Amino acid sequence: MPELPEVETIARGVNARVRGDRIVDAWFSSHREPFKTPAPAQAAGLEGRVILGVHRRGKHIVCGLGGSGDGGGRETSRQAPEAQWIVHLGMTGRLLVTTPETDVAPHTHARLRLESGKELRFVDPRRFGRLEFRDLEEGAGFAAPGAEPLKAGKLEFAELFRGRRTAIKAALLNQGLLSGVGNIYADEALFRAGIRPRRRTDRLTRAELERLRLALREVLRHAIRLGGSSVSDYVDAEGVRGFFQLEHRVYQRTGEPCRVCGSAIRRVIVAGRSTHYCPQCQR
DNA sequence: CATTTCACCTGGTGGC
DNA sequence: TGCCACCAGGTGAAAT
Repeated sequence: MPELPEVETIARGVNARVRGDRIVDAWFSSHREPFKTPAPAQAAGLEGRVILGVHRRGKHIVCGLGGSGDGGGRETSRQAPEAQWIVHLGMTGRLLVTTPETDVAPHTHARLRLESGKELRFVDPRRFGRLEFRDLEEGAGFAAPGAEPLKAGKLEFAELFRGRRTAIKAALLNQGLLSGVGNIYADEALFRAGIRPRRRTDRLTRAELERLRLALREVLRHAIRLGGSSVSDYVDAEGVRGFFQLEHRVYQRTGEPCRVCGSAIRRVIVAGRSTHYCPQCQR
């Protein structure tokens, strides 16, 4: 489900609800797939720790954790984390803050019981998501491989894409260049920049690249303001849907009229993914 | 190294 | 109602 705006929305919501809370018990399903760190090691690492804060890096949710001895309260967010719990939602992952009485959804893979009585749950039907525990006393903290799309300036952005021979859409989806852009926002940004998804990256002009950077920034910011896109079943930490799907210009609008020129939106496959564009507005 | 393809999963939808 | 093909917000391993 989740690209940068959805992950940002979830991270903010989870942060507001669990910051300062302590993990008293961690339960994991018996499926092996979602666990980058083996489930027993995750449980042992998490139990007793205080959640200092939750934030987004690329498409990852990073929970900063204090030592078992730390107290809760408002000072926690300023302490340096001693460990991290890293959540990647894959295609269908959800991170929900619930009460213990809330029905446990099918495909629930993790339940963290918190001192306040709340529960932090990870639900993921397709199991493409990943959960990882990092002890910062033993290793490095999480670092996204690519640049933040909302922070990259003109020169950095141009440098990232220089000399690439792939389709620009494939480059946008490459998390090693930019982290956080996925299928929806790649298509939407390319439409707003007037660039066809199959254009070779190294043949874009500087002006086109700068239009793309600004379009991407604008569409991501707008989507964050609207709580992300709920294409089928995406919900935030409270189970609330986003509204950016109402603003989509091309994504999943195959055959429908372009909102700018009226041409039928086309669907093609680029980089192995469904790709939507307007043949008139995008060159 | 850069680039492309495909496997990994479950569930929903639409055609017959 | 059933069966089947196809599609879905992502990524990393394998092949080219």
